[in-house]
Amino acid sequence: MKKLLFHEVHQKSRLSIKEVNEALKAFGLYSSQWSILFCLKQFGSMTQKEIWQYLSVEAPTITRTIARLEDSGWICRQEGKDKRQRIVYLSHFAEQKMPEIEYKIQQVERALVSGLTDTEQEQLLVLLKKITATKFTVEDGMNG
Amino acid sequence: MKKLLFHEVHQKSRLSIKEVNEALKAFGLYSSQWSILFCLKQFGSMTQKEIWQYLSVEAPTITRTIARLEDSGWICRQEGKDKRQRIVYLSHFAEQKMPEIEYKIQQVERALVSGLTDTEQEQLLVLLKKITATKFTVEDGMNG
DNA sequence: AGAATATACTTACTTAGGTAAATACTTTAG
DNA sequence: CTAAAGTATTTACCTAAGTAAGTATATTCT
Repeated sequence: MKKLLFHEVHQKSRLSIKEVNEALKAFGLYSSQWSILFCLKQFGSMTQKEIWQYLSVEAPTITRTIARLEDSGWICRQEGKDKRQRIVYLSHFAEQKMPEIEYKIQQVERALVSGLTDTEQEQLLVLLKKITATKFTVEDGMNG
Repeated sequence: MKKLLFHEVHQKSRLSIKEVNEALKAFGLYSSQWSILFCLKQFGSMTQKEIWQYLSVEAPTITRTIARLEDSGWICRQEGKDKRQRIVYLSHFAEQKMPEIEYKIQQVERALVSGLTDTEQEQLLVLLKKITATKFTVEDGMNG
């Protein structure tokens, strides 16, 4: 019944995204947009590559989300010294709004894990990190 | 740093979907299609409502995925006694292919959790289940 | 029986994420 | 210095999942 594990991971992922989206509605933001803003708050200006590497998503995903954030005035972009790069940073408006948004997100996230003790939360994180993609051949898998 | 927890859940969810999709490529299937086939294998014929309730997704998501599975010949649908309902079941072709697909999926899932002991896998499942959506008011959240 | 309500599913539209291929700029090799 | 290879981003197209609203059938209430 290991199927249940991934089913559960998937469901909790969707659940938390749903809750975060609900909380962000008031700001006109979505969860994935938030994750980029959070990233820029931490690291200051970044290239798009730095963003997608940090968030472990593909480049085109960042292109799209960044475009929306730029259109709605949350971030600014400028050309890098390397003209292929586009350097991204928070707009003044975003800088001002961040504390309020962060507070709201913290509330939601606390609510989601309110059934777990601090220790359990740490354990959960540790266990999740042990899930990894491994090179896997048909031959390797035959002995089970 | 509780942010990390949801980030991790989200990432592992994407990772496992990616791996499962890769494994299903040979069958011309995608992970969410597989989850419906798996469901039908377990329960036999089901209404679409039963499927989306079991998988905890919204009805329109199932409508789309079911439509694709029907087009590609994996499932059949027939009208229920209640004419609003559509009863879904595996095609003969799907019935035949299921064991092979299940075996492949099991390989992938085993590989993903190969870094965890059986006990850790159980623990992980227990901890994940403790993540829940809770009614949450601004007032409730102020004391923290 | 007929009107109002509820239910099952669908349609239209949105964000999120993936792959493959194109574009534009940089670096490297000859 | 120019051709080839590499890199950063974008475009095009696919599945997945959500919300809101529409349609068709069932049920309920007067």
